[in-house]
Amino acid sequence: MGKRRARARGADKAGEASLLAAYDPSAFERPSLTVDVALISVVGDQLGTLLLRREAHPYAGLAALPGGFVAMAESLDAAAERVLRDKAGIEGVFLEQLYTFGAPERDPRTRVVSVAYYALVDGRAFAAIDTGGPAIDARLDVPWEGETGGPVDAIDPDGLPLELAFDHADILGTAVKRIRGKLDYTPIGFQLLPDRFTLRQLQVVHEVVLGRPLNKDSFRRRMLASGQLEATGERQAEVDHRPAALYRFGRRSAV
Amino acid sequence: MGKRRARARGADKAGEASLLAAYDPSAFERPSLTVDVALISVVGDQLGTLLLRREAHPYAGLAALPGGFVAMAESLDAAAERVLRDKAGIEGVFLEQLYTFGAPERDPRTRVVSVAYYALVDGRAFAAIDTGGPAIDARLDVPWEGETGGPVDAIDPDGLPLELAFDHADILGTAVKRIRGKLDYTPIGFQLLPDRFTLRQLQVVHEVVLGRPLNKDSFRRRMLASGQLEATGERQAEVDHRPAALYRFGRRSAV
DNA sequence: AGGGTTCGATGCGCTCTGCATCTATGCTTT
DNA sequence: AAAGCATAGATGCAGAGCGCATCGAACCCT
Repeated sequence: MGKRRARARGADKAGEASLLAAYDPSAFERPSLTVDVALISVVGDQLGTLLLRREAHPYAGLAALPGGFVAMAESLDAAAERVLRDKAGIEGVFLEQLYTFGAPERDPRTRVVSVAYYALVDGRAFAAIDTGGPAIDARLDVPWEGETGGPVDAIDPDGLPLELAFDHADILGTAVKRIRGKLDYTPIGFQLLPDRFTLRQLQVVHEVVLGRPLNKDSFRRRMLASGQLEATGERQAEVDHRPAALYRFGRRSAV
Repeated sequence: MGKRRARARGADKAGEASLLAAYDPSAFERPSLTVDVALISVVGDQLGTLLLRREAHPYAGLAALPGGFVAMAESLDAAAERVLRDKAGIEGVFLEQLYTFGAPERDPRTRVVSVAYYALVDGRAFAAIDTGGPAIDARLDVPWEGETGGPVDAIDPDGLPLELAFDHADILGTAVKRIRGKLDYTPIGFQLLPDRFTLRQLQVVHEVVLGRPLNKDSFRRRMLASGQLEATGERQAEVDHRPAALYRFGRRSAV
C-alpha cells in the first residue's frame, strides 16, 4: 500500500527545501500566529477565569481570552508569559501549553492559528486582578461531567451569561478537561491555593475542578500518603470551629 | 497587584485590532507554520517509527519526521492527514495533535513553529510502508522510565543509531510520553493492533509502549472487565501451542 | 503416545476506597 | 462558667482491584 508514493512525491519535498533555502518573508502567505491564555482559578465553590471585553471588531463587545501575536524572536512560552503580564498583570504562575486551535474559519478576518495556554492562580491572586478596565472577573459553568469535553459557559459577576468571541468557549472547555485529567496524578491542585492551606481547602479545590463531591476520608488519606504535603505546625486562626492544621506543598517527591 | 496595568496597555490592544482590521498579508513578518507527524507502531518487542532521510540543508543526510507547511485554507488536522498520505502513503489511521514546538532557534534558517501530531498504526500496516525512497523503517529506544520525558533515540534497521534533525528527538519523546500516559485510560492500545488480536498480543503492545513487563492475570482481568473487548468466537491458527481466542475492539463503552 | 508450550481459570493475601463511628478542639450562646 | 455547635481528625470495617501462585486445557511436534 502506498508503494512509490513517497518517491512520486519526492519533487514536493525537494521543492520545499529549495524554497526555504531561498527564503523570502513576503513570498508566501502564511497564517498569523497568536497565543491565548486561559487563566483559571478557584473562587469559593466555582471556577474563575479572566476575560477581556473586546472593543474592536470582530466580536466587538463580547468577552475574549487575553491573547496576542507571537513575536518573531520569541518562544511560545515567552509569548504566553508576556500576554499574562501585559493584559492581566500576573507573573510567575503555573503556565503550560494546552492545545493549538487552527480551524480555517475560526477568525473571520484572516487565517489565525492560536497556541492556547492555561495558567493557574490561587483565589487571592485572582481576586487582586484589576477589573476596572476591559478585564472581567468571570465564573465558569461546565455543562458536562468527567472528561467528556466540549465548550463551557462563562458568567459575569452579576450571574449573567457572557458571550465568548471566536472559539474561546472551546479553549476554556479544553483547559477544564485538561486540568481535570491532570489533577489526580500531578501536583496541579496546589497551584490553585496559597502557600499554606488546610486539607479541607485542598479538597474543595479538587471538588470544584472535578465538578463532583469527594469522600473526605479517602481524600485525606490519599493526600497524606502521597508525600507531597509538608506540615507547617501552624493552625488556622479566626475560625468559629476547631482550627485545622496548615500544610505546605512539599516538592520532595515520594521516594 | 497589576492595578491599572491592563488599562495602561490598552493602547496595545486597540493597536492590534486596527492593524488586523486593515489586514495586509505582507505587512508583518510572521513565523512559518508546519506540521510534523510522529508515526508510531509496535513491531515485535520494539517501538517503530517512520523517518525520512533529508536530502536538503539544513541537516542534510539526517533523519527527520514527515512534515510540511500548513496551507492557508487547511485545518491543522487536515494538514497532518495530508502529510501522512503524501509522505507515508497512509490514510485513515488514528491521528491526534500532540504539542506545538516553537523555540525561536529550532530551525536555523528562519522562524518555524511546528504543530506536532502523532499517529498510531498496527504492525502490519507499518511494515507495508514503502522504504525504497527516503523513508526509513526506524526503531525507538526510550532512555527513560515511566513518564519522565525527554528525547528518545532512533535506530535504523541495521541497529545503527540515527541522528535526528531539528528537535525531532524531542517530538518523538513527547509522543512516547503522551501515549504512555493515555494508554491506561483510553482505547489507544487497539490502534496499534490489527482488527483481530489475542489478549497476549494486546499485552505485548502495552508492555512495549510502557517499557516494562505487566502482570498477565491482572492485565487479562482488567481488559475483560473494561467492556471494550468483543469475543469473535474465532481462535488463533497455525501456532505451535494452544490457540488463543481472538478478540475485536468493541466500541460500546461500559454502561 | 508423550512432552512442550501457551492459554485461561481459580484461589489467596494485600492494598486502596467508601462508609460509618467516635473523639478532639475551637468559638458562640445561654 | 457551662452547654451547645461545627468542623477537624483518627479508627474500624466491608468491598473491589491487583499481584502472585497453582492447576487444568488445548494445540503442535517428535
